[in-house]
Amino acid sequence: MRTKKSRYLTTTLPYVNASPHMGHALEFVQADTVARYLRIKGDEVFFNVGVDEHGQKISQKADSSGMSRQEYIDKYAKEFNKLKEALDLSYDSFVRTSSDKHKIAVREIWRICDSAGDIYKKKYKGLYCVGCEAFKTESDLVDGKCPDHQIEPEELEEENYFFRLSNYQDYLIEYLSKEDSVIPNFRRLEALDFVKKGLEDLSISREKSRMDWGIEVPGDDKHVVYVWFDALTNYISCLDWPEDKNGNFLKFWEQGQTLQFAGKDQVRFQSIIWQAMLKSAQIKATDKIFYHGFINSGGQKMSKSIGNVIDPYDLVERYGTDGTRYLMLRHVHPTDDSDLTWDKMDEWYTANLVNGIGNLTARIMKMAESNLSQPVELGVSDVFDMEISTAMDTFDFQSATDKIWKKIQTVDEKITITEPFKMVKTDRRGEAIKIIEELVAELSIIAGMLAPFMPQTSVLIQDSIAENKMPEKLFTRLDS
RNA sequence: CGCGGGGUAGAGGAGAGGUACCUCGGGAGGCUCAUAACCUCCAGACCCCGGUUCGAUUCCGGGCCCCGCAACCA
Repeated sequence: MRTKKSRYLTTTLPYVNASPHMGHALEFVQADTVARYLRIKGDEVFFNVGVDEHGQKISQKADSSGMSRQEYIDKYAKEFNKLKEALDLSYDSFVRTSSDKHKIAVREIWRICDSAGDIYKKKYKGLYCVGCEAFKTESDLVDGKCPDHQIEPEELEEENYFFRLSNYQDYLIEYLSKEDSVIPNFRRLEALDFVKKGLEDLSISREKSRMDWGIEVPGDDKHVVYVWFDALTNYISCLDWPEDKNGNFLKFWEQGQTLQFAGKDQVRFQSIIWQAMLKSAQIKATDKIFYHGFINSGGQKMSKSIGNVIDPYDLVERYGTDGTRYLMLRHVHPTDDSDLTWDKMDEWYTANLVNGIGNLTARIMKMAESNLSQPVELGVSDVFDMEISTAMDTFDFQSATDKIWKKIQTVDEKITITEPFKMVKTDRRGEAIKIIEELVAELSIIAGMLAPFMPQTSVLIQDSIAENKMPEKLFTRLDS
């Protein structure tokens, strides 16, 4: 018997200086699907999502936009939170790094790491790129300019606080040697390689005179906390750490199983820096971090100048909430880069949703509605067999959904072979009714399996079975 | 010699030491419960050169070509 476990899930904090894009949507949908799956399996789940609202880029954009900084971040926080409805996300917490509860957590983890002797002050001189909010080495530059932002960095000297990341090399090697710490495995090996090459201490503050949009460093009002200690700490501030260490924090972080979702470019931040911070603060490491790939379009990165950007809200408008979730889960590789174009997505939508599950539901429920005097009684059963369970445990959303569509095809075949629609008109009507009832039961299992992936569709199918009524079209045909 | 991923039917993708699979597209047939949907059958592919092996598309070495780390991203 499976015991009930507490499970913690979180996505990475998007930096809110632009509207949500496909990468955010992908990460949210993947995490949400796992969260829903675990809940169905009976675990107790805490699922966090949030936004990173500090830093120079945001303050600059806000200042030049005519809005106050608070208005600016409020606007974007709202926009990200709108994804909840658009993608039917089931998160339990939406952290904003500008919130009081978060600020308290940041200052507290700083104090703990400081008293552990891991924070010190040092003069730092270097070439600073405003766009990156980071110091650059000569080798980073192309023609003396930052390749990312096409601007010449300024030479700056400032005194910053540093975190002794170098103290944690041995610890991180041990942590990253655990098979489960990073999914997929090749990212774990990347991280391990990086750590073995040696770690430099990390600049973790900025002088307020130059960058004031952040959380003040404890005991030093001339500095604000730089992104690492600020943003990463959200993973525990959302659990009310440190104010209520014996509540959700104890239950979900210390005693629960923790799982983070992040993009492939986040390995150093999530699996290295954040884990060293946690160790310094004597908090349990993240049990597992899953890294997804990126989405390209037409063989190229999505880029405004190329004009191939696909906006998640446009997807939802065209394919619906569940259609969008379906495309992200079955047709995007969980960990490698994938390529999406409108043409391909149209194909997948029509073939698998309109002609697949949509049509199957219609044909079965039509027969049920016309021939059964009452709804089919269904027992409760665990619909996730070994194959799907294994796929879900390894974040293989494609295999899991393939398995479901295999089942859809099998049921379509069964209808063709057994021909209950024909048999009801003969003297074998009783036999036909039995077959129809079987078909409804199979449809119910399919609906159950779809629940984590396409929650609304799952409910619509179950409802139509409960009412013994053919539903409205689950997926309408595309116009063009 | 910086590191890494990859080249599979017309297109896009999976896979595996021995019958190569899926979606779309093409051809033929079936069915009428269903959203011009569904089912069956057919045609069509593993980049090149070596090696290991009874057997390689899969493993190893070399070559050619794409791509990522490293153009406003997760």
